[in-house]
Amino acid sequence: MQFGLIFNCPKKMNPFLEYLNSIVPVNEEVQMAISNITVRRELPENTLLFKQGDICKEFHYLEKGIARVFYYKDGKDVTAWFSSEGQIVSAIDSLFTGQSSFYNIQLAENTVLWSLQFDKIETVFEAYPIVERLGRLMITQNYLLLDERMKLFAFCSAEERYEKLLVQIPDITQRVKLGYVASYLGISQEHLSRIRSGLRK
Amino acid sequence: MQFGLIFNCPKKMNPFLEYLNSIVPVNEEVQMAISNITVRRELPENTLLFKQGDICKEFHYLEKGIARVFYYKDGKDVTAWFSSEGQIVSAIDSLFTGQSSFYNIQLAENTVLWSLQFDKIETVFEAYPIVERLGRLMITQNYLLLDERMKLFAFCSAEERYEKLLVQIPDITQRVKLGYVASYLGISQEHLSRIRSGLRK
DNA sequence: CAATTCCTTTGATAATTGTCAAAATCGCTT
DNA sequence: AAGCGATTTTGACAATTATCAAAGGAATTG
Repeated sequence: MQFGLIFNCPKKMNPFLEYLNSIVPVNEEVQMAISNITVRRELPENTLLFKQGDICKEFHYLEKGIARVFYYKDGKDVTAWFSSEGQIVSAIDSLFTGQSSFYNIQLAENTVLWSLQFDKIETVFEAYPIVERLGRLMITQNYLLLDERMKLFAFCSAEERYEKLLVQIPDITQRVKLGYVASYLGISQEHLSRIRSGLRK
Repeated sequence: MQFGLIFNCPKKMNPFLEYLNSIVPVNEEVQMAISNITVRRELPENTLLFKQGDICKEFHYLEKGIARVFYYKDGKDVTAWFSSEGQIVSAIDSLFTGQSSFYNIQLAENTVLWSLQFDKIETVFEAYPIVERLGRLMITQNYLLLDERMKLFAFCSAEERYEKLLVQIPDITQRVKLGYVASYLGISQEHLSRIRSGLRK
């Protein structure tokens, strides 16, 4: 019967739920429970999404745009991480510990994101063990990303690091200021500029 | 009744189970399930616990001793991580992905460790969701450790990194060769030697 | 479209750190 | 305690990268 079929069609998932499903498929009941603690937001360029010293209670899935995690070292702005479309961003140091964070998060473009209220997730963990697994796998993924970055810092030259970043986010230098990229790579803006001019030849 | 009391006494936990319990308390049934996939081993100094290119199927809790995770960069031995008593060590990049690992693991002292066979853990996850949580929290802890190391690399001088390492493992330079410590800090052995001689004055 | 501001590149110089070789020290073994 | 090998320190020099200042470009605004 037509209507029945239509009603049984799974609802179109939003990009955040699709992301979660790509890690661990979860049924509609679980999706609903997660949706209930998630908010979609459209925010303009340069929004300071999170501020150093605050306690972070959510993480964000980026549907569109680019976010920059940074911190101030001797008054200078130092980039710790870039996240772009299809990735997660949060002040993880605070989210996982409940302590105040070391990091700021800034949106470097007009951004669409889905914010999961992590402080409300405990009941979801209790009700649906699959979400516990989801959490475990998400952290695992992020651990491996950080491990990659650590390897790059420990074992590769500034130039190699820059080239690897270009593989991840090819248009990064069009999307954020060069100084932000330089501090992410752990070098001065002038040095990055020289690396770039070397690569052009 | 005497005997009843005695029989009800919880068995003395081994250090590995105590470590797990400190993260998430688990009952004896779960402890037993974990014990069934764990092996205690005493291994001599310089044992190569794991070899680059292999697929890692276990992680190890160190009851005694110190382990060094390292890799070869252009033929040179570079330390990626130290774990000592009370900590976990593994080739995490492989353990979590099933891909071959980038890292070697060497025991730098006579060591007592508990090896959990991670490839047998799936059934334990299925049977006891609490273990899934345990896994999530363990990875979270390790994520935060790696985040700390990353911060040190990105934001601190070689000297600051050395001082922070001394806080974590004060006797590290008595326990492993200085060159191993230097490569962990991302500097040459000569440079570390000069930092040390500077600190002595 | 000129003016202003912000961002990137270039140049000159200084500081940091690496490399190679040799000397000094440490820890065994005999 | 002397001798040996391994490890650490020191010295001289080279390479890398930072800093400061200025010039060149790009984008934005009146």
